[in-house]
Amino acid sequence: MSSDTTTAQEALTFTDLGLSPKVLSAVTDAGYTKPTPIQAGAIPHALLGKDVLGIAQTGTGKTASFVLPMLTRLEKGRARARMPRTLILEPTRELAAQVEENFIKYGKNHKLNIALLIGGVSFDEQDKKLERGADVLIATPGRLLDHRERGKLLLNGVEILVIDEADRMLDMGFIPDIERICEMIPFTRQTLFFSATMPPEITKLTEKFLHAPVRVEVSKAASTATSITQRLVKSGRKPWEKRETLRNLIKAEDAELKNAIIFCNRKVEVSELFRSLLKHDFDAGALHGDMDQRARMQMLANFRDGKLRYLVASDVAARGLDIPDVSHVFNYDVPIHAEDYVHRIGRTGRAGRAGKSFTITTRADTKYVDAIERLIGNKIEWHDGDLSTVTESEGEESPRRGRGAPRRAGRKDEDRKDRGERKRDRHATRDETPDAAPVEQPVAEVADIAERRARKDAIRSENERKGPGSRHEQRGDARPQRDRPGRHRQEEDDGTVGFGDDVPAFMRIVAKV
DNA sequence: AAAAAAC
Repeated sequence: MSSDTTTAQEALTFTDLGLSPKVLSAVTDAGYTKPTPIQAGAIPHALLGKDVLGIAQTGTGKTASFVLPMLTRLEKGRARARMPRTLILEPTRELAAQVEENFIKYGKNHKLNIALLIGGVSFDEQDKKLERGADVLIATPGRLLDHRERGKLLLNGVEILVIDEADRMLDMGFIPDIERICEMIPFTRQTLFFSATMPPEITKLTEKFLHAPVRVEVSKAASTATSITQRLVKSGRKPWEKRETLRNLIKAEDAELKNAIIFCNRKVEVSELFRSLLKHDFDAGALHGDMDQRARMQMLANFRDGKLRYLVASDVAARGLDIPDVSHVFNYDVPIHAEDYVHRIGRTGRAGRAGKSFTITTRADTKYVDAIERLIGNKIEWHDGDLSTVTESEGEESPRRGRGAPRRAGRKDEDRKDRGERKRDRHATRDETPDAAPVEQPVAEVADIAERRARKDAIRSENERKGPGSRHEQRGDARPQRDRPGRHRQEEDDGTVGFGDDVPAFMRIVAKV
């Protein structure tokens, strides 16, 4: 009986949804014939001008579920100067850029003006596009409001408003901005609203800003795609030990490893690990929010194009980014919030492909690992090979310590748990680390110039922030305290979390009831 | 113990 729905959905093709011929032809050219559940559920309503509340994780085909009907509806009418016809809000710059790419791909038969309003780049070009009249405006909230305050932007011509990744916006403290923006747009508009989870703050927002929305919900499963092999890897807790563990792990996986994202919890760690990997001749790039925007884009593009094999990243890359075919995810740090784990490893094992994830774990991480296992409802197996002891027992790459020379040389392994270890941790400053490479460090052989430049950019932009009074410190304290109630509540929620960007196999079978 | 976003 429930299989009715399944077969009905699976039989559905894009031609059944009411999209225009121009859009359909672009979809066909892109190689798609069958809509995903969220697309099948949302597109017909969106085409009728109804408000849609889409509850769907990244990776369910969500973006196309608003891009395609919007393109169809935009075929009538024209944009006027400084008065965009549609507006899409995204939480991060990369996601905004990704949505723009979707509009370009599916809008190739349309002559639409698309403007991307994100921070970190100059206003000039954005201003020009607004002046020319934008059919589609894709923005992060901060830069959008900035443009508006400068009087370059009128929002009262917006016919369709899309709010994407609403729960993440909540998490990032964007909700007040979102409310302000919603209030600037005429209530006659159509609103398409997407969120992976529905915490109370988000429900309140939808009650306030949506009119009789059609609710389309894709899946409630709080699980990780089964095509991902997950392993925990023991490591010493000192940075140089973790780096060594990671290198050994990468080498051990070499045969199967096509490319990998390596997640760190903090931006400084991203920088350090990135430089360390370059020093060890790994073909690596870096991505985090304090890098300048050009370097961010370039790194991502190079990784996507296969010019970089490794991407060291903060959680800016954990959700939503569409990087097809990542074979490995390494968690250099165990994520502090369990749901981030699911997002991170969801970068691999997509579209039914096999993927592997390894999480480097130290003694201090146990409770976070426990929380992750509770969330995914599974124990994660330990990796077979014992990579963690190599360094400690052989001591070959241990840092030279100034005083107290080779404290542990000749000592028995059983000593490992003694107090000396803890004390040593505190002394392990960055200077001691053997491979925190200086910035001028010659870069490993690089295939092409673009890549070389991206790396330089990244190093430079990292470097600009180095030294005393670095931006990390300044920002941390200077920023106004933002309440983010979403975080705490979400943990004890139903635990609904996201997957990769392609639809995992088990989600193609429509979630019902 | 973090990260993300406007200048």
